[in-house]
Amino acid sequence: MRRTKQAKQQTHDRIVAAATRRFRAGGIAGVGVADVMGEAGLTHGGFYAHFASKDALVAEACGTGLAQSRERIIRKIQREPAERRLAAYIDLYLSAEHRDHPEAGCVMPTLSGEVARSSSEVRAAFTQAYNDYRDALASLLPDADAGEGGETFEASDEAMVLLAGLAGTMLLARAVDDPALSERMLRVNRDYYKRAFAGQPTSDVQPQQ
Amino acid sequence: MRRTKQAKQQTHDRIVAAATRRFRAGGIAGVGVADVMGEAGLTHGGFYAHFASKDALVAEACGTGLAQSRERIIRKIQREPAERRLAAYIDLYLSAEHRDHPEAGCVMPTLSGEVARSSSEVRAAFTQAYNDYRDALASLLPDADAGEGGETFEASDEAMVLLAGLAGTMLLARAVDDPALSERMLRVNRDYYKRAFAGQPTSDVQPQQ
DNA sequence: TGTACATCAGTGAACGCGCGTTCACTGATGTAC
DNA sequence: TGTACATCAGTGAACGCGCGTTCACTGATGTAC
Repeated sequence: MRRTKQAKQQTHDRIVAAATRRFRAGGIAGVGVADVMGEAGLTHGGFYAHFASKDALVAEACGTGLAQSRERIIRKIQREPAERRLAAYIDLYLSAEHRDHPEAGCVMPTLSGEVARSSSEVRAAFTQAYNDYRDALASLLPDADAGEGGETFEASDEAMVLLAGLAGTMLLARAVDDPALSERMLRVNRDYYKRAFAGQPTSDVQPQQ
Repeated sequence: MRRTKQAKQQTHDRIVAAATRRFRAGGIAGVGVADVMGEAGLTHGGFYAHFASKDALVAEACGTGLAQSRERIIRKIQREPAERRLAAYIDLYLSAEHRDHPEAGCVMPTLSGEVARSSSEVRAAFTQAYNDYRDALASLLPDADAGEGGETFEASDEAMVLLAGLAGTMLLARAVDDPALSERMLRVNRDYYKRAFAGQPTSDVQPQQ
């Protein structure tokens, strides 16, 4: 069943897309090659026509998965006026919807722990995608172009703090067993980060849900 | 080789201690029962005299592991004068030493991702330990007893934000492959959280290493 | 206090099972003439 | 444009291997008399 070059590339992309979904849902160690191939509508034997090893798939899935997380959430907030985009981003990231659908959400809270224990290929792909994500987020920050007097790193630094806070919040909101506690974590952190980074003076409005 | 009750309890505790270390180093899915028993100086067959399943061990290891993380770091900062304790805590948590020794460090950045996918026993044990950790941290905050006018949750809320930020920072600092980037993440976040939570006005001193 | 027997913590071999990977095979597609 | 052959994406069975768990066995300890 030989396929055209273009068809092979499509299959390759389908496998990677299936992998990012399955890995985010079940973890890297918890999801097998056969799982991923099944999700892509294939049998496991054909896997090695596309990847040298599971590790090679993990590297690609972490890199492109995080890049897609970034593109999707940035696209969603483009409808908002510029001054509301950062607040909209924080609301989306720290939503119950995001918490309850890790398979469609950001890669950082779901896979970073396992990435830290992975091969240098995986970590390099993740690092590249992290840098791109941080830079994209920095461009949303109010003081993105306030760099003068050697303070050119300001927006990038703030994006670093914000990203770690968002990923850590989601990590813990998913880990705890108490729904009320999880909701409270999302709400409190949402209010905090909007106040501290999005120039929103007070938390006067309760978000929907 | 029957043992006295007290000896059995000591063995039980040794297995749990070995498990928290090994799980933090290699992840829950990546570390087997035989690994843990070997680290405890035993053979794997005896495991089921102490635990009903690997999952029961994971639950105990997550709960007591996080409790020990809390006790250890709180103990370390007791030497400091009260007004410097929170800054000392943040410096310890976001240190290169902590990043490079996950097996001896906080459970949250290493295991939360897998806890979110674990059984309700595991998640319940983690949740309990999280609440205790957050309350202990809240007592270090400057406005711990500023609760008036219905704002009794203030310190607890701030502890929630801080914990998520610290855990998220460590998670990402360990995942990235670039040492300079990892150092920068630790430094930037350390400065930020000390400024925002420990009442430290500016980052005039570079921390050692 | 001594003796006889029951208990059970720990050992080490064995069990199914699912994993990552390999391989002989297939048939549709690419290439040479 | 047709034909003949080489290529190779995908299939499905099979491979070692390590996993969680079970089990017959051991010998030191607890208990009954």
